[in-house]
Amino acid sequence: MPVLSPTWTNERIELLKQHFEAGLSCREIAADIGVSRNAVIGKLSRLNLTRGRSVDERRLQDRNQDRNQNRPSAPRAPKAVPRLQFEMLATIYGEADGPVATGPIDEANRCSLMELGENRCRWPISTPGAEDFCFCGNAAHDGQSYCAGHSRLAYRPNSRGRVMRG
DNA sequence: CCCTGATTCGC
DNA sequence: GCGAATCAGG
Repeated sequence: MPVLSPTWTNERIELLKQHFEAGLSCREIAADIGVSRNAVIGKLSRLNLTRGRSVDERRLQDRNQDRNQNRPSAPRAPKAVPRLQFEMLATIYGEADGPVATGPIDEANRCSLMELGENRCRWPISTPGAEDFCFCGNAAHDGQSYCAGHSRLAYRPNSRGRVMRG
């Protein structure tokens, strides 16, 4: 079927149930299937697959169903999709740029401050003051304070401005 | 403040 | 029936 809008097909519902039972949140399910979070919830509700009838108090609204909220007066033009962990999830899910691939940094060369040499990575491990506080200790390029992996982390071209500049 | 869950209403 | 909007809670 080239065209048509197969809203909720059997497979779609299968995935929905699978992910739902898998313990994934509606946001994840929605992102995975490719629909909106409300769509997933709506379908689940329709299928009576709601995860427990939590908050019965929601019933209370039954009496407060006033339409006094006045909604047509709300110019919600910028319907920006919620952002946050979703970005992280999306990043590690598919559009991985590669920062995660930088992960495998040797932590077998950890050493204390005294053991730190001229060409040793000075990336702090753990929290300063902790018993096991130490440094990366990997081979650092000349002039650099960190090894290749940690240098990349230190020079994250992201966020506002540069972090660790100097 | 943001996010998640569930219900209700319009199409 | 589907999905957005809305409400409610953490």
